[in-house]
Amino acid sequence: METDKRIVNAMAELLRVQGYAATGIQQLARAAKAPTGSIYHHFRGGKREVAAAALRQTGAVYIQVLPMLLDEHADLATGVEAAFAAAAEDIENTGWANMCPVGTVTGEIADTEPELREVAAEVLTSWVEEGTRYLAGRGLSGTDARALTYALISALEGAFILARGQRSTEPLLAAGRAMAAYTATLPAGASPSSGEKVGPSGADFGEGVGGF
Amino acid sequence: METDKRIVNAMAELLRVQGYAATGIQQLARAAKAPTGSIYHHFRGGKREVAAAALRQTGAVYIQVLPMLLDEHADLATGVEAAFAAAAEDIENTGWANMCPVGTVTGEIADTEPELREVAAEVLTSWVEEGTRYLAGRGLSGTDARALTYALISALEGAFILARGQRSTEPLLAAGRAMAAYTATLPAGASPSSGEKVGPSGADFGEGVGGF
DNA sequence: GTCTATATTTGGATAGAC
DNA sequence: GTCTATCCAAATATAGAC
Repeated sequence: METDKRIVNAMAELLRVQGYAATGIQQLARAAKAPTGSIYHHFRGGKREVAAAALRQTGAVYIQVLPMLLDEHADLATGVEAAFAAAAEDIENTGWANMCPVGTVTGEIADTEPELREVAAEVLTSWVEEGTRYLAGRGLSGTDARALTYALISALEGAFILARGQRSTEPLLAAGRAMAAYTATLPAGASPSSGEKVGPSGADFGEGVGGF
Repeated sequence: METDKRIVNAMAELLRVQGYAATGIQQLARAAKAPTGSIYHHFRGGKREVAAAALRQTGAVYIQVLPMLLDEHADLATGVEAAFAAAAEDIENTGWANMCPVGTVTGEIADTEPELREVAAEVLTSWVEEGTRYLAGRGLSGTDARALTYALISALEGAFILARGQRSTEPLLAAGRAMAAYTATLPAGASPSSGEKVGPSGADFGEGVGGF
């Protein structure tokens, strides 16, 4: 693989495990099997620019996860609960490792790294837009689709933190039940097979991406 | 104030703003107006031990917030939505500053600092127990009370992250609506004035505690 | 107990040979 | 473009005067 790709992938992995501040350039160089000088050759902006690239890449990968999981169930509320249950199983099976760096890094740098915060905001916005589009395709109104998307991402990110902290699937399962109950109260949750598929198909998670 | 209290308060504030890894001992000493030597005199375990003390202190303070907010409304679902709306207003008014360090720090250190992770887990568990006790007092069954508590904390922590990242109250409002709808589906949500009050009264947030 | 000074290591970043 | 060597500032932690 090209050096710059290796650097970005290694950064994404380190961000996932230990966050931004705790990740050093030398550690990154070791993980990417590249000398420190190469990092600054490919990323003039140093650590910050590498982290930004890693966040964008991860965001583009994970944007496909939720639609893919929900597509498997005809009933939307059932799909929501199943998606949280799948996340719970995954996080337990990987030894309570973090699933995705975006939430962790956002919380860490939102008040101290304006440029990275903007990148994180872009990624989150892309998730919301994609989720809203998908849920509208499943029959929800535009406002309901957007509100549900925000609630789903919030509950998922928060439950991930509790689950990792407590080493328990209970937060994810409880959040899933809650979001499923909320989904069931929304009008017109249609089957995914009414008309054509709306979610992106053939999700390809690449090579260096851990989790899920 | 005594030196050790100043150190813990300063650490709590720094954790809230920039997390654990980004917080240095010298920065902490400056913020606490104490020389670095004093920190190691009072906390043999160094940075880690100070952070543990700060997490425990913050946890004890925030355990009173949710019951206090929910007590203001006779209808539980209404109270839930109002609590999220209040959080949204607070975070916007404070310039999107972090409200509470526990979630942020937990995400940051869950895979790398076992001792701090255990402290965070204890704090989260105490929140869950207190929330469950309160909601059971409002008429929910034990299992429903516990599941709702987990879902509420998860949604709140996750929505905080999205709100800070996007500088928007929308995630908190959407999460609040979702959790209110879920709450309304649970049987027997009683009024807080049926019988005596169950929440801790006279919440005192101390002096050096930001947010809320 | 408080505080100064410092030991030691590691941080991000750069210059320049190849 | 790759990689080595290194600069300088900052990190955690300690020793010891007061």
